[in-house]
Amino acid sequence: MLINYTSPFDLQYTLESGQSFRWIKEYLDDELFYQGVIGNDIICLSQKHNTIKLESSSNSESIKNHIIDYLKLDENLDEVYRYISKDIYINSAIEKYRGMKILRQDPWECLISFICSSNSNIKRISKNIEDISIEYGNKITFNGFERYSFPSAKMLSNTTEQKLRNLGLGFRAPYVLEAAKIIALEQINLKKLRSINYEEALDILIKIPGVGDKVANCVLLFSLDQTEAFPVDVWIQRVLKEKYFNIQEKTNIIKVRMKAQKYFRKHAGYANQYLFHNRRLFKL
DNA sequence: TTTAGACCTGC
DNA sequence: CAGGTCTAA
Repeated sequence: MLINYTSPFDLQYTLESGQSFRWIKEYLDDELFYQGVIGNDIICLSQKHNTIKLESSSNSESIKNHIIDYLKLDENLDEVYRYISKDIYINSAIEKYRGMKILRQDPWECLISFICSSNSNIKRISKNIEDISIEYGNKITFNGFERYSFPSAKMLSNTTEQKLRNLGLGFRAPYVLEAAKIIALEQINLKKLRSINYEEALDILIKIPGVGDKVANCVLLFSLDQTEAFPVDVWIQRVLKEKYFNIQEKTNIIKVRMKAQKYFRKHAGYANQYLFHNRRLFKL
């Protein structure tokens, strides 16, 4: 199945920008594609000549719409670029990584992923999420690939801290379990956070154990349509300190975040993603 | 209100 | 040390 788009889009930059953790890079006859799990389906994506090729375990029109939604192909990225093009540094990052998008992920999976991200690294986070899926999700097979769906909150809430520790989650295990219980009991409805304002949504998320300002902003940005969300991690702090603001060593990250949000405003999240990516790859 | 330290695990 | 959070002081 093919999907066309008009707004700038780069599959590789998007799927390798550290916002999602279940895509596996594959090659077939020297051609690059990505294999991942969305909902209960294995999805294979590749990009060529302004077209995205989609293959999946259940080949329906609804999967196509799901992918269009996930990749936000209807979003006008050029408009976002115009909005955040405020200085040469961000402009250079935009030029380099043109087409890198912010995804619209499932908020529940996104929440657990970023709870797992604290004091960790992409490789390990990916392993944690995959292991959780293998242990508690459903098996899916497609074209010789074998993957597992990400379990529901209800499913995950029935496990124990010890079992999660055995999976290698470390000190994040109790956070994941508590978060699962909160979501399973519907004490928080994550998708509802899409329709309320940013500060309100942030206040709600931050109450979940293991979720601080950084993790909450990641979930808001990568799954809850909160375009002004601005996750402040070590890399972003470095960029902002080097190129933007006079930040002291121990400036509260909430103050740092608010400075950046005041500067980039409505699409601060996109600015964050480009600055982060640029600075992180520069280090490698 | 602000600030060190601890916290699992693996490269 | 690694894309933080929690807790005690």
